[in-house]
Amino acid sequence: MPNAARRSERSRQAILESALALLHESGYADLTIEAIAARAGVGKQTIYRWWSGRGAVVLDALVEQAGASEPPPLPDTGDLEADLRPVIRAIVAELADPRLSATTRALTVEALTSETFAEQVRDRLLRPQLGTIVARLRSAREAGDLRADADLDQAVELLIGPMYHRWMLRTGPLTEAYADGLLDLALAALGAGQVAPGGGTARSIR
Amino acid sequence: MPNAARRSERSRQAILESALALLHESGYADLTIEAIAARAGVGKQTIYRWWSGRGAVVLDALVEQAGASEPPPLPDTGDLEADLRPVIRAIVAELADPRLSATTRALTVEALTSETFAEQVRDRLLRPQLGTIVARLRSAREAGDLRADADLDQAVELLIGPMYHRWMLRTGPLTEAYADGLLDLALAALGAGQVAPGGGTARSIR
DNA sequence: ATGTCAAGACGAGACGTAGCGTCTCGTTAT
DNA sequence: ATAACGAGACGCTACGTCTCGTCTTGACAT
Repeated sequence: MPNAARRSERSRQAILESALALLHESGYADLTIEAIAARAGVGKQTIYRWWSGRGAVVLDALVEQAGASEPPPLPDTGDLEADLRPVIRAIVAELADPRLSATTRALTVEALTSETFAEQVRDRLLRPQLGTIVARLRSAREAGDLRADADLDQAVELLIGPMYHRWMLRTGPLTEAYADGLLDLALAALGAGQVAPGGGTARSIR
Repeated sequence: MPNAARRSERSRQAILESALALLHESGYADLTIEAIAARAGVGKQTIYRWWSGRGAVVLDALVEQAGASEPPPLPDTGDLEADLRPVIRAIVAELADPRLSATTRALTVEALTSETFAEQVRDRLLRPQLGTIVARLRSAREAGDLRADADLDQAVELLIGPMYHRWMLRTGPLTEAYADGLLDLALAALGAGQVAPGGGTARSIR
């Protein structure tokens, strides 16, 4: 049980920076603890003392990077689809770029390997990142643009689940047009843009 | 380049069976080429001669297993949601069970690691398995239960993407209720959007 | 405030282990 | 005959633990 008060801040930062640099340069397969230690000018033990493995290092690095700049809330122009479109496009564009999505690839592999790691990714990275979308959806729901009983977490999942699936299994192109189409579909599911003449939303099929 | 005509069928089957058995017993992390070879009573070279790695072995094993019994087409009662519900429930149930989803976990990790492997999984396993759903959706589209311009591949992705995402990152429970709710949402997105004058069931989001 | 000092984190790297992928061996099957 | 086969040796890489001196830090004494 190491003493956190005596921890070397210099080493900590060097390790996190080296991990991200190596990940972008060589990919997750070549990201080893020994390579991180060598690049950071640090003993292996210093890494093992504070982290459980390479996945934990990468996660910490990304959390720190994200936490440095608090993400601004999405604009609320009253047009939900227009407000979300650039965000969805940006996520799709990031996934389409192998270099940019290297970190996501790494975290996903690790999440599939360890249950507790998946929970860490979810709580420390995914939830904060998607928080701005959830907030915008909430305001839309209050404005009556979404069904009153819409589950916001499930709504976000409906939006990003398909694109992650397409990214992982390469079931189709990750283009701007795809992003727009997916957003359109997801909002249709959530009852957005429905002008109900008589009162209730018109969304019944059978 | 080995001569496929002289290949040992006995060894081939022993390898595929051992791989699946070990995967279910110990998980993907402990699934090594050496363990497969030992269990199958086979030399390591016999595996490397015919497969590129453990991922390829698992994929072949699953393709063979799936190909043994051609999946029957889904029933077409005219009620799309009722016809799809048991399928979606079954997929969710499989993901909820760590033992049953061990193979999916393995394939996903491998797909994230290799582009060509992802394409193999998509073409040889995923597409055939989801084919029955696509067929049922096609018939629904022709019957006017779906938007005439609905993209069927994207429709399937909208259905299974969110549950894979939930499974990987543990963003929520994988229950029957979740399966039903997701199906409801996805069909709302794809629906013709017409008001059922008499007795259409209201779609709840959850 | 400033000096002293033990505790412990540090960089470096040796160590044993596991599994990789390649390479021989005889042996066996075609 | 020939080539795949079972078996396993081989060198390699990275793992995670450990043992060195060295350096830093916080606590205490002056």
